[in-house]
Amino acid sequence: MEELDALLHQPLRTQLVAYLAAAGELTFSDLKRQLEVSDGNLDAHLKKLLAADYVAVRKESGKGRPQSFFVLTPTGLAALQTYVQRLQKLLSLEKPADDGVAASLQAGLAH
Amino acid sequence: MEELDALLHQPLRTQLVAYLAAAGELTFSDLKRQLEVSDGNLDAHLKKLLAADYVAVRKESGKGRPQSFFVLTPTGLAALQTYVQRLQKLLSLEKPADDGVAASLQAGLAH
DNA sequence: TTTATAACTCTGCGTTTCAGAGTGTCAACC
DNA sequence: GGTTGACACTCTGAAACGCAGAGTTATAAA
Repeated sequence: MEELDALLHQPLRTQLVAYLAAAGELTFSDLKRQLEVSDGNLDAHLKKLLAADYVAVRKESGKGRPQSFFVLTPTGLAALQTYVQRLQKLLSLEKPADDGVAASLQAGLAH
Repeated sequence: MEELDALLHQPLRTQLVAYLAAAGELTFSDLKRQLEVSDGNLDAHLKKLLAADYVAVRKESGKGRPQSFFVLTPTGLAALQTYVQRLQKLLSLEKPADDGVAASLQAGLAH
């Protein structure tokens, strides 16, 4: 069984990583606003992604308020690519043929 | 923010529901074999899906060993459809254009 | 200098996830 | 026809997770 990366397959983290992949670099506050989560919660999820080397931080201080900029690492990007591929395969998103879930979904809509 | 259904966005349950959508009806043992999980774990996840009315059971006993057949309910199917749509939107699976995650993923692959 | 606000970080509690032990049912063998 | 074994679940408790809010530091405004 091809498993889905548990680190990525979690509501908040999937969105977080998707935003990072799309935006390139975001601050703690950017993410907080986008995801609409509490500080503590966001911090906890970022820590996990940092620990796994899926994202990296660049901290700026001195001029203006201290800020942390978060980016996807090559490791994180690779993990996301694998994750998306497995999702596509599992949910048959790439081909709505007769044998996939997509077909069943369409059949369901037909009711 | 459009949230991802926490009930569906969990490694085991996403796969479980995807299999049900594809197969139509599966027994406890079918699922156990497919997902490679312990009995207790599978039972717990099925209970959640039952409680949410995402799946339904049909129990057979008398002839042969007692068996439970699990199916997606209309509610579960609808939830899965919504879930897949949001995933597609979030990960831009439907259009690998310049502005989505898919574009970043391709850029990442180009290294 | 006090007040306010942004940017984090830490703590602790409720929930979730999980494996393994337990229960019940049937089939096969002796 | 009793015993053994295997399948089909179900229950229990512990570990990990997810979360909100309190706490901390740093800057800006009044």
